[in-house]
Amino acid sequence: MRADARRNRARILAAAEEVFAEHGASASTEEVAARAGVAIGTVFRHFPAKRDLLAAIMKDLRRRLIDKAEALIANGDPKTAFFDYFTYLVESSAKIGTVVNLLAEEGPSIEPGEQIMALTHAFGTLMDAAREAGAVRPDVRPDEVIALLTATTHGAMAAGWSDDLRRRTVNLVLDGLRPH
Amino acid sequence: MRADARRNRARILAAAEEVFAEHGASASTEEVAARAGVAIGTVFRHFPAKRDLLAAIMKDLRRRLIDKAEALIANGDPKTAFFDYFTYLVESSAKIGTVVNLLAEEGPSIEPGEQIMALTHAFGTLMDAAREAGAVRPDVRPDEVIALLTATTHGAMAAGWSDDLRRRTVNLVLDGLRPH
DNA sequence: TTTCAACATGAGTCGTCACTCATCTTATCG
DNA sequence: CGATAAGATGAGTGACGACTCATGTTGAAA
Repeated sequence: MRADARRNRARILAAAEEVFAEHGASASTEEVAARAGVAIGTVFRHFPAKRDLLAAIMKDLRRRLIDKAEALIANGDPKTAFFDYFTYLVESSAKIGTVVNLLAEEGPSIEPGEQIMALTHAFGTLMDAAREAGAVRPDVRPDEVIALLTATTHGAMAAGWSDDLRRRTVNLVLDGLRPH
Repeated sequence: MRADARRNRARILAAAEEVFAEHGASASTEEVAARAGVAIGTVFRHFPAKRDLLAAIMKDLRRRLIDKAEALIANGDPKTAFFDYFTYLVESSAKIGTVVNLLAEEGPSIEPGEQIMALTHAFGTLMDAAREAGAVRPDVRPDEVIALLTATTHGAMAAGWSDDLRRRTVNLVLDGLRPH
């Protein structure tokens, strides 16, 4: 792969992440090209279809989220790591936007495979640890918590909550997960 | 207004509610026309722009939701009415779909006015009653609960939760609102 | 430096969708 | 019954967005 090609690919990915974060996945490929400073054809050379571009962004993002989870599993306090991660995920979504379609595989549905499983597994591990440390209600199931997570994420994005409201709402959700 | 015109208007509204519920607000006006059994021109005669059609649906829906809230205020048990209403709103959204953009005024933003205020007020009344009956934590604020509501609604829709998962998740949210 | 495959370019194609309008149809009123 | 205005029709228009391709440019191997 030529050097300029690699550089352009990176630029396009960065631009796409910004543009899709700002205007949602319906933003035009042309705007991505403009933001990246390349012609429209170049975008389609690197990503033959728009969904490929979205898929690439998602993949990068999942990678980051998995890394973060594994770091917390390795180094975090079991009592708080789960809550920190939940908060981190919502905060990321508030910034990155496209994140929303992550744990649910929807959207331009691609590769429901390995990474999703790794992510779900890491999330479960953090949750189990918190439960064993007595920080989470023993009767909540992981799918419910993931549902809560996607809901909070969707909500934070779709209705443009203020930073303050988002924080308070997330805390309220997390509070509901603690033992009474 | 001629009789056939009134009939067509009603048909279009019903068709639009179905179509937008199934395919989201991005469904084409042409499909609404087809489902209603009228030509495309007829739809635009009654609703000069697509957003007018969406607005009309929203207005009907808000009317129903307000009525339901007022019925619960008048006849319900203060301890449970709030929770029933919250559940009802999420269930409605699961069926009706377009509901999502309701309490947040977003989407085809029209008339953030009277009805929204009535809805917010009714919701607040139910919540206050529940709090005074000792059924809701005294430290949660209405805006947080509305945020939770929109989040749950968005989540239930966007990721297609099963009926069972939706019920469990809503119960988990509501449980978090009860005093410890 | 030469050479050429890889790459970039952007005007153009095709499909879709909101919306229009000239023409035809019909409910309703006297 | 007419007469007619209100209403219905659906082919057509313009804008937009994903994607293509003929042509021009350049990194890097020899």
